[in-house]
Amino acid sequence: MPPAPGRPRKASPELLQEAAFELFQLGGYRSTSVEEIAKTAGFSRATFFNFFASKADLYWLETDTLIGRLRDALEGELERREGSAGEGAGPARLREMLLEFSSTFGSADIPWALQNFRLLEAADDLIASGAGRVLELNRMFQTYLQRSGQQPDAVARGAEAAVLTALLVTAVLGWIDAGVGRGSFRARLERALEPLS
Amino acid sequence: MPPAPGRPRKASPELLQEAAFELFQLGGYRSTSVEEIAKTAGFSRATFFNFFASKADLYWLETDTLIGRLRDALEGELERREGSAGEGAGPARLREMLLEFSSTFGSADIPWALQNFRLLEAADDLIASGAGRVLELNRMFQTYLQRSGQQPDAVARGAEAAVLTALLVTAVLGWIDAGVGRGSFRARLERALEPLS
DNA sequence: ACTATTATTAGACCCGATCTAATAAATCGG
DNA sequence: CCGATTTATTAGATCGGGTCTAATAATAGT
Repeated sequence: MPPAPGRPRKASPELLQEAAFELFQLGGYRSTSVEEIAKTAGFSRATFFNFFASKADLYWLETDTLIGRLRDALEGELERREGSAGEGAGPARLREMLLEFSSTFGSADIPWALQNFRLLEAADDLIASGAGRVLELNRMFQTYLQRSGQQPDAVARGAEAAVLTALLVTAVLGWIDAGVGRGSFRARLERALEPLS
Repeated sequence: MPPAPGRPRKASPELLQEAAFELFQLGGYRSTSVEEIAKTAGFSRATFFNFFASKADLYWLETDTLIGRLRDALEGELERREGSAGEGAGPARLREMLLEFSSTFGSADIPWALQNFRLLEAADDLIASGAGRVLELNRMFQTYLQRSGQQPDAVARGAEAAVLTALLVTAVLGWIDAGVGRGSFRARLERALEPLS
């Protein structure tokens, strides 16, 4: 890659996040202003918004990449299935994929945001943005079920996706809450999904 | 009630809400400011915040009373049960109570907020506050299950509550989306809860 | 009339978010 | 080495939601 023209970047999401998490731990999410974060990282408020659309987006940075990985896995599966039509997809396969994905998720991979979720005051914009992520998961599942072709009933699809989302989210939060000594996340999720099979 | 001392009220939640919904329908939730709402109703911005803690709270006014009624029903049941110890409560009874409650809920009772939910731009604070309501439902169900004594396993309780919440919310939204010609809400909810029994 | 009480209000403040225009730091072509 | 171009950073204005304080208005009781 030839060197790009224009002024080179000095700021980065990582630098801003580092400063932010430090400040969050001291004073909490709410009382840490974007101004403070930017200044601590050595930049201006305006630069912050060049990297993040909102204060909450910074908070969810790692969580979003995790969600992105899951999305890729699901979409990859669907495309792979395009060739060999109509194999066993549908709800059962979706749950199976979630379990596979959960194997790659260990205690060391918990996003800071989720790790410290309960400690933070439930700020409005955090609830909003967190809810947005949950809805995104729900949409992903619904899309998968729809595109996978099985289950023509849209209502049943919606219910299936909603239940799966709810169980996944409570499993994640419960698992994190369990602290050290929690077993593998896969085991936890298996137990949570038990009643569905 | 003897007449209370002090300056009598002229403003009311209803007056403010009336003005607000009119403006929402014209320009949408986002681009209607609290200032506009208050002035249209004939009051000042400051008065608005004497009645509502946030712009979103006005939006959910009727929905909140609905949730309140459900809470009362659940708590009433628990207290009634105090006397005759250990009858059949638990998950099955909770689902039954939801169905009973749903019988009292007809097309005419849909809160404006829910009726127009899909039409409104998904404003951040609306998502946040909506999510807050969903979490409240979840908490209510969890509390009921806990206090009802059955099911000693906290994890299973959490899962049960989450699934119930998810199914209830998707049932409500789906039912509203179905438009005129949707059957009774009770029928819809029965169908949604079917897989659980 | 005076006091206590409550409702309404103006106005300041903070913060998140959006936008525009200015400036800084680099590459590239001469 | 110089200017044009490109991109990053920034200052600063503006808006709206939310909080707060202090002032004023309208009632009841004495």
